[in-house]
Amino acid sequence: MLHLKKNEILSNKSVRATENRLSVLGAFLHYQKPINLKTIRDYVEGIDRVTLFRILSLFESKKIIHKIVLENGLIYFAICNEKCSSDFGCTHTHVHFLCNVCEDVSCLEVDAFPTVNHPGFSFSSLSINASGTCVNCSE
Amino acid sequence: MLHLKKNEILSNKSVRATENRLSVLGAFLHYQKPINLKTIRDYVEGIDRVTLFRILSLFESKKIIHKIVLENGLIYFAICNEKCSSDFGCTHTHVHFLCNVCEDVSCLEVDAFPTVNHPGFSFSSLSINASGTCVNCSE
DNA sequence: TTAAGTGCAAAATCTTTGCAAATGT
DNA sequence: ACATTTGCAAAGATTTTGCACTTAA
Repeated sequence: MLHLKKNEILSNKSVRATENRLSVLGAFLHYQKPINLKTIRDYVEGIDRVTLFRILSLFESKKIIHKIVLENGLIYFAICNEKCSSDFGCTHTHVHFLCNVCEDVSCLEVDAFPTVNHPGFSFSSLSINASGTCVNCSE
Repeated sequence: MLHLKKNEILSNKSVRATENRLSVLGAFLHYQKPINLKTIRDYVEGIDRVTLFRILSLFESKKIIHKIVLENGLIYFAICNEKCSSDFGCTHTHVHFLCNVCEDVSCLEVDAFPTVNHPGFSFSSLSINASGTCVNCSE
């Protein structure tokens, strides 16, 4: 049951389950892809701006969700999976892709995540953003 | 002579040379690396906020500079080089790197720029941001 | 001269802070 | 009961818009 699942997600991260938090979490479970603030607000409808900011920032700090900054500066949020706790953070294993046609954002899992080396530099995070045409819009 | 060079850069892009524009361009030539709005404002000193926004947005549209959005959402600007006009835009051939120690941002040219493929998706831009410790701060 | 560029004032956004009232455990 | 969470008001910060004045070609 979905309601139970949401409660579990929160309690696993020691976050108290309130109506608002369950509702915000619901947006992520519903869309199953990165969503922006507007999408969340439209989905939850009725939650105060400030409260929403606070919930998102809490979720982020608890690693329930992670923030995605696209090439163009737009901000999206996505729910974390098991891999998000790895050394390189939530961007370690997937590419964030913005479709220029339908404007959907998706996480592409890639088999061989590219590595970059540069003499003298040590990397602690690496994130790859791309844009183009997604599978639904290319014909 | 530097002043001549600046004028050339603008005229090559059909941008009228004004004192303000030359001054903003001067910031980029002076630093020779990605800089943020504050750095530019401190360098030019005295230019109206709004005018600066307009100049940056003009430079961007004329491909004199390009905007860099870091993983954390902070925005930097860098002067374009010849490669910036390639198909994949200004991010095609280098990685934007933020040093967590000195907070400098640099463009790393990498021999083999990673490629990413995903069935059904076609890529028109790809940008890679990284952070860690730069060559000056690693001992 | 006259089209483009600039500065100022003010609007529009977006995000944060403080605090009293409401809610979850 | 009591700490936590929430909503409201308002402060801050950032970016954009409109318009009259100034400047470059």
